[in-house]
Amino acid sequence: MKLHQLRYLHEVVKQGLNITNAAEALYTSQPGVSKQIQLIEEELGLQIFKRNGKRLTGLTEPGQQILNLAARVIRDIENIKRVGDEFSDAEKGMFTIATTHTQARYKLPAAVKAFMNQYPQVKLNIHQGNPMQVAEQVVSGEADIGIATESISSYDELLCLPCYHWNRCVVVPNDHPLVHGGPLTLEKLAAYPLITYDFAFTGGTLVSKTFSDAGLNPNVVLTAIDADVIKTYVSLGLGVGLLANMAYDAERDINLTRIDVSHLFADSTTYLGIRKDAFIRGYMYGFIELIAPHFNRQAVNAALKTSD
Amino acid sequence: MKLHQLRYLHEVVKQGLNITNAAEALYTSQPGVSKQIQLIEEELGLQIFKRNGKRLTGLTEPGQQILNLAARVIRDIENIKRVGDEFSDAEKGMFTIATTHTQARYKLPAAVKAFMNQYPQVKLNIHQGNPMQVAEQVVSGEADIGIATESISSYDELLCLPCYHWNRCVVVPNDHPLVHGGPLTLEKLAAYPLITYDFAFTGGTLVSKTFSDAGLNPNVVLTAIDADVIKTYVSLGLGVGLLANMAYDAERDINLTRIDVSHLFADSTTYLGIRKDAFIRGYMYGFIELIAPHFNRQAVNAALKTSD
DNA sequence: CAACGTTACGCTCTTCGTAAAGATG
DNA sequence: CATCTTTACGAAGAGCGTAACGTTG
Repeated sequence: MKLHQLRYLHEVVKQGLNITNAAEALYTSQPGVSKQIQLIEEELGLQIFKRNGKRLTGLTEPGQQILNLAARVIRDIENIKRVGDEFSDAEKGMFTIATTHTQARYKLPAAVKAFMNQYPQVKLNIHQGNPMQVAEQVVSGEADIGIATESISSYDELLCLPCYHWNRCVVVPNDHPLVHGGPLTLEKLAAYPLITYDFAFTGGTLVSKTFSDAGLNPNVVLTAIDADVIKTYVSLGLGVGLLANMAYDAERDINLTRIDVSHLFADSTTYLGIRKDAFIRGYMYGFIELIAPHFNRQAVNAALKTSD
Repeated sequence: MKLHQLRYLHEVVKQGLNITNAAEALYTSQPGVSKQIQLIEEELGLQIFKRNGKRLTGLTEPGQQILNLAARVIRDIENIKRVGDEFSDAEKGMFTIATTHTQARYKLPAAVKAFMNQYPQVKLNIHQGNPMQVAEQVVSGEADIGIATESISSYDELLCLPCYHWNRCVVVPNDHPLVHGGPLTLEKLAAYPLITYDFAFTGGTLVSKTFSDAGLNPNVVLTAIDADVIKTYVSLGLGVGLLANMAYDAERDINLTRIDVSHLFADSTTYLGIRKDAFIRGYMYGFIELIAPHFNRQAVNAALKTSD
């Protein structure tokens, strides 16, 4: 069995069972990929892929298990290379953060700036996505760490460290009736068309639960993953915006009025997620400490230790 | 990076940093091993081994970490092969149990016999050792499961399933004063020379703790890992035997008298240990259920699930 | 017939084993 | 000087790419 074969398998699945695309992604020829897959199936004495004639149509049951193991092997090989990089030049490397728009735009910039000063030789990548995508990028190893709220803690490949608490605010145009409408309640809020994050009402998230516990069914007219998009549509008078407190910028958003709603919703916690079995480079510890000062290197390692 | 290289590294370390022996164990030439080690060190850009001139004298810090990862990769490759075996012929394979003498000799035979009837095509191996060796064989993958008492539960790579409870007895020659000396106490026991398991007094085991809690310092004159050895020396009048209840065979040991001491020591639990990340073949589930009927396949999987 | 997977074949690069030389204690 | 590691070199083998062929929808 060769490492190459496992990589090929992995890529074929990643490319939706398309050998041609996988070969392209791997910068190699497609007959080569085809051949190696046949070879490993022959060596293991079973079919990994379900086939309809020559087309791949799915994974067999053992194939699925083999793929999970192959993925771990590939990650470990990656980890070995990182150990090499870390010790040959600790200050140099790549670092990919997966996060949501709100974090990337309003919470991370300070940490990112400090990080880039501290580690000028590290190439930093920020991947943006909804919380589920963030979690999956970290699980798959596409991103080194993920920063998002709540939902990432359900993956048990990930170690989740609480970073900070936050709550929400409502933003409305300055001439909106809510501006002078007295203390805000859930009932009042539910009476207006709402514009908020597109994942706020998927699954049992805190916002949707708060409304439904109060027997309310808010009228969400528009959703986006992007706080700036939400604010734009609020400015146009299309509805009332409900977003993270940190996403309101008093200087920039002068055409909008912010109304705190901490009393209506429980605090949320933003978590930092990292694969339990990943090799953590020195600068990654550095970044973690920048955004969550209570997690220094020792604290992270301790959390990793107890999570097994 | 090649799988072969990781295997070479692993074997060199296993052979005590001796390339020559490693090459022999791998059925290949020693220059080949030497070369591949150089190549991987070059690829990673660091030294894995500390060297004194040409001799290997130890692992560097990154080398140690690389070796841990390499070991996991090797185990995962092994797991992949097992998935193949399981699905191509579920009834056929190898199965290695690491256990202590007492378990192997007095507790497992019934399960082993039933297992061999049920899976005649499985090659069964029993490795014997003290509890620590048992645990380490399972951790390293040399054995598939380990069966021993207490001490194996401290390795966090292992999932430990409680199998059964047991207690101890004292055995003495038939004409020994303790036979008609009324109810046995710790004090009386401590007054005689003791012969028992050689790990019973290492670390904080239950037996040593029981004595020390009572302020007693028993006189252990001889220890062995083998219950039969203990009984032999007891027969010779060299001391009083303290061993597992199950190790006394009423029919065979007619020259010895058994005195129950369940009232002096708390029950011990025998655990079955298995690597959390191992692929478990169908017949392994079968064996587990034979020695611990409360752990059927689902129960084992459930325990694995919650242990992450 | 367009997209995709497999077979065939020649080329290149890698790996392996033998033989010999260089270090170490 | 016995043991161990590295260097050198020729032979065997594995993987890759191009081209051609067979299938699927």
